Amino acid sequence: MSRCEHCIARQLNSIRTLTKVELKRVSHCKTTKYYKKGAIIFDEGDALNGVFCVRDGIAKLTKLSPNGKDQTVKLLGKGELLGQRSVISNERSNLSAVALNDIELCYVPKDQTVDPLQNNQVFSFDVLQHLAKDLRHAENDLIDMAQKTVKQRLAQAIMYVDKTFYVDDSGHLNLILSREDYSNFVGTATESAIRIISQFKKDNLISTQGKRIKIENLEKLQRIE
Amino acid sequence: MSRCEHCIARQLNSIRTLTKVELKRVSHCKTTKYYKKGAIIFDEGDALNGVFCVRDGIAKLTKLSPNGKDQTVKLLGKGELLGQRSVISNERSNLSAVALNDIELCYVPKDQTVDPLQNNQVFSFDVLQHLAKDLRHAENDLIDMAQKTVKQRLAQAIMYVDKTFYVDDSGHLNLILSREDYSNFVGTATESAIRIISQFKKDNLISTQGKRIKIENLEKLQRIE
DNA sequence: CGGGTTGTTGACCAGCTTCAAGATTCGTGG
DNA sequence: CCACGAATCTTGAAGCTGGTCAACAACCCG
Repeated sequence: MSRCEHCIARQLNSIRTLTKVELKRVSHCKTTKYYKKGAIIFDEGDALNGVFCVRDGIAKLTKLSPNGKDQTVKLLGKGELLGQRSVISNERSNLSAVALNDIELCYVPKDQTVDPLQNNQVFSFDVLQHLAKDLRHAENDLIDMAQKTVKQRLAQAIMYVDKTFYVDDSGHLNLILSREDYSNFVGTATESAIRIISQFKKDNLISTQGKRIKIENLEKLQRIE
Repeated sequence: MSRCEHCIARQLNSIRTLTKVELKRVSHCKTTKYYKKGAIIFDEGDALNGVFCVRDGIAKLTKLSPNGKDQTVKLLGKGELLGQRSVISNERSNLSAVALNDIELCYVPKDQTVDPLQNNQVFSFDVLQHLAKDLRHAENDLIDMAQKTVKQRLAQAIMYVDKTFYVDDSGHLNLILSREDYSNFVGTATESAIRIISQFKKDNLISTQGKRIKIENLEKLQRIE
């Protein structure tokens, strides 16, 4: 079993502020889990007894709305944590987590996370700062959802995915979202997303080959009215 | 100057977990501020050097979107904190705070908040739990914004305001929002909000007298399709 | 090579926005 | 207390955006 001390993901989240002793304890009791593309990591309403850390792959957090549509709230890549909030507030999960490609996660039981949270000031403050930023993002996303057109949101989504998850030939992180994934993220009908993507293509803002979307004109994409 | 130790608002937020010594310190350096209805407490982009605690009155957090419309993100009543997030993450404010009626706030300088955050485990953990819940709310609001119709959102908004801020004849908290306030909260055009409110009235779900909206049939209001 | 999933396009329609005009209410100063 | 102007509310009509239904093409996978 690989040790947390050497995990690359360690650099990316609050875990880096744990003391050596705490880290060793985490390392000792963590388990590694694998999920296939499309697999459900946990479901809305599940009681979570621990936190997941993405070691490789990408997951999405979604919620099924009453009208039967899935709304994607967030995408999570290497080093990001799933289930942290539920564990902190001691509630059942508000969202479902689904693997977007084959994914490798480390699972750390609750105690090992909550314990340092109540005893290690540095860790606790770091987590606090992360949550504060997450909250700012959520608020801004809310505003975008309320005020921007589908076209604008879709352009943003395309740029976001490209910037955050696309890694070139050397790195093998090749996130390919279906049109439906995009529409769930943007909060629109699949056909609308498709139509807008077609138009972007026609306007030479992007090019596509199969599902893959490549940005051709970032400048203009940013300036979608 | 009244002392924090006896403030009613104290019971309502994380401040209750401060130690006596810390509380005394806060009490000593806090200042009370008054704002008239409509006054701007702080603006988007302002550097905040402290946290505000609502002692009496109601404030809203809003952001001006590029298309020139205000989006209301949250309403805050007695005991709630403004600016906490910005202070924690040490960023400029992401939102503007505006007084919805004449309001009385306590202003606590940064040090007095951040200091306990880094030294008082109980306080720190309590704030953490609050943020976690705020985040859950923000995510759910995002989903509502994406998936529900204007009519549903408006119904929710009316019920929320009524439940959270309406206090009967004895208590004098009489929050009266304009139609525009509602539309900014729901994220729609003012005329749309007006039209839908008219329809609610016609269907006997609510009654109105001037700006005031009174719920007549909560059951049905909850079941808006 | 089927069969299922995903992408694409057209047509139609409901919901919402916008512009515009008028009614009502509110606040302020005389 | 009234009068006036400003703000707010209300309603109508026109037009656009995006959602829905439907048909078909392309792709992927066993």
